[in-house]
Amino acid sequence: MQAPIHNEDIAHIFEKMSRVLSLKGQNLFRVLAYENAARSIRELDEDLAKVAADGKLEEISGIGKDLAGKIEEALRTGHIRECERECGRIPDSLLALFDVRGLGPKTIALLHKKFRVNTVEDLSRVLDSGALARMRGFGEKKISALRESLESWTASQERMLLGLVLPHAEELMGKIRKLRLVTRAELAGSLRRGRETIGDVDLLVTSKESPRALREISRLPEVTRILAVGPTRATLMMGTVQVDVRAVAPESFGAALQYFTGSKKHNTHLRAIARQHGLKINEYGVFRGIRRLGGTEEEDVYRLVGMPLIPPELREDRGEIESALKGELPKLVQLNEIRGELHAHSTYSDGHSSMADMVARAEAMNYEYLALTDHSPSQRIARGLDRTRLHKKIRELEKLRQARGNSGPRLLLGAEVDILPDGKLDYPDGILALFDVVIAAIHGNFNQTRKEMTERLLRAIDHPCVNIIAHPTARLIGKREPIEFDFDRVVSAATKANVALEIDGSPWRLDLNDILARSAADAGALLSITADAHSAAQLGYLRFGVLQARRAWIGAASIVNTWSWKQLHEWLGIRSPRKAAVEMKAAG
DNA sequence: GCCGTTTTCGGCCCGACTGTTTTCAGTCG
Repeated sequence: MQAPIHNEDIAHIFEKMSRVLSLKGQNLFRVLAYENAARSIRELDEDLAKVAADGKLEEISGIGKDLAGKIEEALRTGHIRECERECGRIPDSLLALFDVRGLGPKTIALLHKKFRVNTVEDLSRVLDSGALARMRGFGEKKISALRESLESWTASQERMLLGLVLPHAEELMGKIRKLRLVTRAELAGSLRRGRETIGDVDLLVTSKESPRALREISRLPEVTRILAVGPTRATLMMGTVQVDVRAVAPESFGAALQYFTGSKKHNTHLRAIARQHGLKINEYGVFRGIRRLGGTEEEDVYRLVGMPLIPPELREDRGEIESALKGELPKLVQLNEIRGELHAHSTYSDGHSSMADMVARAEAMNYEYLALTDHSPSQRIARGLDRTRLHKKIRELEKLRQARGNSGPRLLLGAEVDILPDGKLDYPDGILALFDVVIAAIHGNFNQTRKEMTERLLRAIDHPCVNIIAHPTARLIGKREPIEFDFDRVVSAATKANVALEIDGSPWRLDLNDILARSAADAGALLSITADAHSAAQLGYLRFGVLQARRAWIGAASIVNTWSWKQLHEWLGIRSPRKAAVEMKAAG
């Protein structure tokens, strides 16, 4: 039996096909058609197998009769004969060269033909040999540029994490806004939409003297390398991050911001709506015929097609345009609605800041409450707390409480307790009942079966002391795949048990992700947005969780740490009958 | 190869930028 073929497999074949055709110098539009199809498939929410079964392949944009046939062939046989014939023995490692900046089809074809370059290593060898310098069209600059992009290709093989790039991008923005020549500046692109990973930083500015402004921007100390600077555009490097700066006319700023914020799918859909109204939207403005109707502000673009401004986090064409047209956009949670942190570590386990420092920062953030949730004993690597050290922590927390009196955030004794492979918790009930907040989490035995994993989570949710399931899928972006379990069952059990699911704001986790968080919230689940902070500074990670929640269409009501202390206290069931029963039983 | 209130042919992703060029080729977004 042939292994099941998934959307990504087919997208990969089409992408490969597009690159091979371009290497062979084929018609650009045919090349583009394959590239488009690959992107469309990657953005698809449904399984191609299901779409095909429903006979709706050709409804996917960019898929026509021919490609629909090829998809069906792939689903049936696991292969696409024509693509395999066309791609022949061209290795994937050669096609990977397309991702090196400065290399396109012509150069790659030439390198392959003249120097037998098949891999990145081959390219490096040819660059070092000096043989390229003798080729027509290859000067000194081009060769050293290639060498540099080969370096940064290696460095930035992975997309970069939002949480690691956003602060730097904002700092750069701050500097740009202070330049006298610059009148307006905004972040655009996937960074503005709050996507969990980003490919590059898009930045938009206006200035009376754009060419000069762009030159000044490229001389800022944050800029580590200049790739290109022209009168309307600059391509810069900030460390390993590429920054694209575009200067636009003031009257086009809103339209350009809308255009460059994307997503592509959202914009395509929006433009289709505009066409129905006899309007045309592009990056310069909104037009009826040649008459310009607006575009100075982003609101103009949306208003002219009959809808309110759609928050950037929603712009993924996941129903936001329909909602906006009906005037039913959700009211999204905002950072300033967060009243406290429920997942933070101290030096008692694997945190880098003392409890006192954590509290001080939480106070500076105006939090009403802070839970210090160090690890349980089986997390040896994270110095999980055994009974003795736990009691020491409890005594210190009590001292902190007394020293602070009523000032600053309320301090909650918490624990991030391991969910053991069989679903039991990593502390006995007698200890669990001591905590104000228990967050339960999976930290190991990731490759259990889907059934085992589901049971494991259900059993943890069933425990009367558990308040929150931390980072439910346990994924690490780009490093570890999410664990597999019956999500709907777990959500429904958590909802019934009044247990919240976490949106962990740590840049490496962002777990639940936007899609799962939305589906959980739709099912009525409670959520908790946390920083999973391992230092005082990391309490700031919470904002990335908020971005993720906004991408999940979630408002403050279902997020427990937007609640007042009174409401939260009630929910936590501190000294509740349920918990008292556990205490009594444990006492014997 | 896709697409169509411009519908079965003939458009479509073209303008900006760099580098190596004597007037343009290749890449990028």
